[in-house]
This record gives sequence, structure tokens and C-alpha cells, in this order.
Amino acid sequence: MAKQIDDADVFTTTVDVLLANGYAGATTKLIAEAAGINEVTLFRKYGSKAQLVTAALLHERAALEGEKPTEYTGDLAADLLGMVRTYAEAAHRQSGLMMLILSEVARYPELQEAMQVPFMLVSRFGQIVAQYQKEGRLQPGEPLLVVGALLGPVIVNTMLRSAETGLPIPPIDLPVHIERFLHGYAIR
Amino acid sequence: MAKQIDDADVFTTTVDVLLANGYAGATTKLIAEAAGINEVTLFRKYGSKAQLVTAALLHERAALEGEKPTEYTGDLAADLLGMVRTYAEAAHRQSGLMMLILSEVARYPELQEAMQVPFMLVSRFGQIVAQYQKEGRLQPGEPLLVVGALLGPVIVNTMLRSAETGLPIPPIDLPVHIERFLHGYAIR
DNA sequence: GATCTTTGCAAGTAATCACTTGCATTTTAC
DNA sequence: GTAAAATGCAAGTGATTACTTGCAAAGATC
Repeated sequence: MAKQIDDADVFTTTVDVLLANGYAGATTKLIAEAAGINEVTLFRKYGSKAQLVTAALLHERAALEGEKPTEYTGDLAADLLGMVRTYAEAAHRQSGLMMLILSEVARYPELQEAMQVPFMLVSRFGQIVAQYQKEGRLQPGEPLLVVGALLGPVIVNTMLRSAETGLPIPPIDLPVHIERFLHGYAIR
Repeated sequence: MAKQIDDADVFTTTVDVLLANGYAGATTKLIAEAAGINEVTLFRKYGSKAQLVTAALLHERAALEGEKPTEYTGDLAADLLGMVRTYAEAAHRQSGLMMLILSEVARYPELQEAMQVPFMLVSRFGQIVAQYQKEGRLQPGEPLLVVGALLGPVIVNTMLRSAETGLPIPPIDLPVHIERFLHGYAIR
């Protein structure tokens, strides 16, 4: 019956359903059920499925923006580990969002506005890397490529481990990964 | 009208449509149009959409298996570059397939049989890495994690560049990437 | 050439989906 | 307490999809 519906709850639930089912599989019926509200309410409040999904993904971005930002501290190893940990802590959702965006959202023009949601962390890390490069402590080159070398293995590891691929791949050992990364990219 | 239809052509086209549209978006109508055949023929020859898609993905795997395998040569840097090049040459299709499998095929139980298609290269590379580790030329540890460190940045780079992410990310410089990787993981 | 097989065309079925409408109930605001 | 707003329920619409059926034409085989 009539009750107050928390938009944030609906948005979070919407993203959950998207991650589990993809855009086509995230039917408005499924989303409504998962959110514990009536399907017609979704259309009354949000207009259309695309508008709901866009709003939900933008809400996800707002939540990311509200988090404590990863800051440059001057301690290279600690910053790298912090970056990778920030990513790893949100890895399941972040990897899922990244895949959702890259493979599905890109296919639906009506979701265009939500395209940039999962890449803000990457941008921010690029700025931190650039700072260390400026100080001559990391190899020169495109900062985003360096971020790729840092995060790529983590991203792919998370993706592969989240599906039944038949690959016996263990979780990544973050301190070891950072140590190897430092051997490769740090300037001593 | 009646003509000979090449299964291989249909399968390749099917995968093309899957990569462009995803599973839900790859309607049998679209696939038939793209293959230049009648939609009803798809059901006559392959039974159902799921069976067609599974057959197409398995055909993709057979094509991969038929390719010249990347072999251990004893020249570490050349092998690493060869591995990364093998992946990069097929990158657009491989990354697309990987994303398709991880994010979509995993959601449809009827496609279960096709799950392992894009991961054969990864397995093979793991074996080569293990060989170099045995010889004490690469850092010890889980070979697949080392492959992740080698391929992860390439995979993610390809994924990010294939979509409109707003990130100004350039293509990866493979020789530089190998050089940095060697600094990080090779034992001199 | 005759027969069988294959494929195309057209029409159709049942199910599902995003979305709408009408009515009733509950909640909120004044 | 009253009126307005919000939400639920049920039924429904139009479009789309995977898939089927019937007929005819073309290709392959003997």
C-alpha cells in the first residue's frame, strides 16, 4: 500500500539486478520485485526503464564521489597499495559495473549519460601516478597506461574469478603484486 | 532459394552479431539477416538460438585451436612479446569474447558448454610461464597470476579503448610494457 | 529426368516485455 | 478532519521475440 519509497534503495537494488542479469535481463518486473515495490510505481517515479537505469548508475557515481578520496601522500608504496586496495575492496561491484558499461550500456544510446560511471577511480589514480612521475619516482609515460599496469592484473583477476571459466586462478596477493610493480616501474 | 549454406560462415557471422549486440540483442532475425539466409533455416539447421550460439562459440574455439600455437623457445623476452602480440592481434575479438562470456554467457545456463572458449590462450601462456619459472628465470608464484600481470594491462587497455569511456587512453606500447614486466618479474 | 533434400517466403503462435489505465487504499500535509 | 498525494492491485495494450507450419521453388543425387 501507499508508503514512502526511498529512491536510493531503489537505485541500489536496480544496480544489483543489472549486475546479476544485464540490461535486457533486468526487467522492470524483476527490479520492482527486488525493490519490494509495485512495477507501476517505477514508471510513475522514474518515467521509463532507461531513465531508471540511468538514474541508478548516476546515483552509483554520486556514491563513489562521496567516498573518502585516495590522496597522494608521498609514500609511493603505500599509495600504490592504497589504490589497489581501494579498487579491490569494491572489486566485485566495480568489475561488474565496468563490464556492464563496456559491454552493455554502450549498446543502448538511451543510456549514454551513464557511460562514465565506473571510470572515475581510474582517472583519479592517473593523477596520483602523474604526480609521482613528475617527482621522478615512477617511470615516465602515459599515466593511464601505468595505472593499467597497476590495476589491469587486479581487474582481470577479479573478472576471471567471478565466473566459471575452468581456470584454477587464485586471488591476487596484493603486497607481492605491488612489490613486483615497484621493481618494474619505480625509479630508485 | 535453395542453396548450400556454409556452417562456418553462419557461425562466424553469429559471433560477429553477438559481439556487436550481446546475447539478448543478437536476435535470430538479426543473425539470419547478417548471414544472408532465412531465419527459419537457422532453426532447421541448429535447433534453437542457444544451440546456434553454443555451436558458434565452440566453432570459434576450434578456430583458435587450429592456429599456430605459441611455443616456449627459451628466449624469455621474445616469448613474452610473442604471447602479448598473439593476444593483441586478436585483441578486439578476444576482449569482446571474454566480456561476452564473463558477463553474458554466464547468465544463461543453456550456454554453459561455451564457457571456456576465450580462456585457452590464457591457459597456454600459463604453461609457458611455468616453464620459465622452473628454470629460475621468472619470479616464482602462481603462473596464471604472472600471466595476469603480463596480459592484464593489455586486456584492460583494449577493453577501455573499445568503448566511449571519456578516458583519453592511448594504445599500449608493447615493447615498453615487456621491458617493465621484465624489470618486475625476470630474475637476472 | 525423377525424386529427394534443402532453402525461402509468408503467415502464424505463444510468451514476454515495457508501459498504461482505472480503481481503491494508505499516507501525508494543512 | 479533509483533501491531496502516493502507492498497490489488476487488467490491459502494442510490440517484439523465439519458434512453428504450410507451400513452393531450387539444388543435389541417382
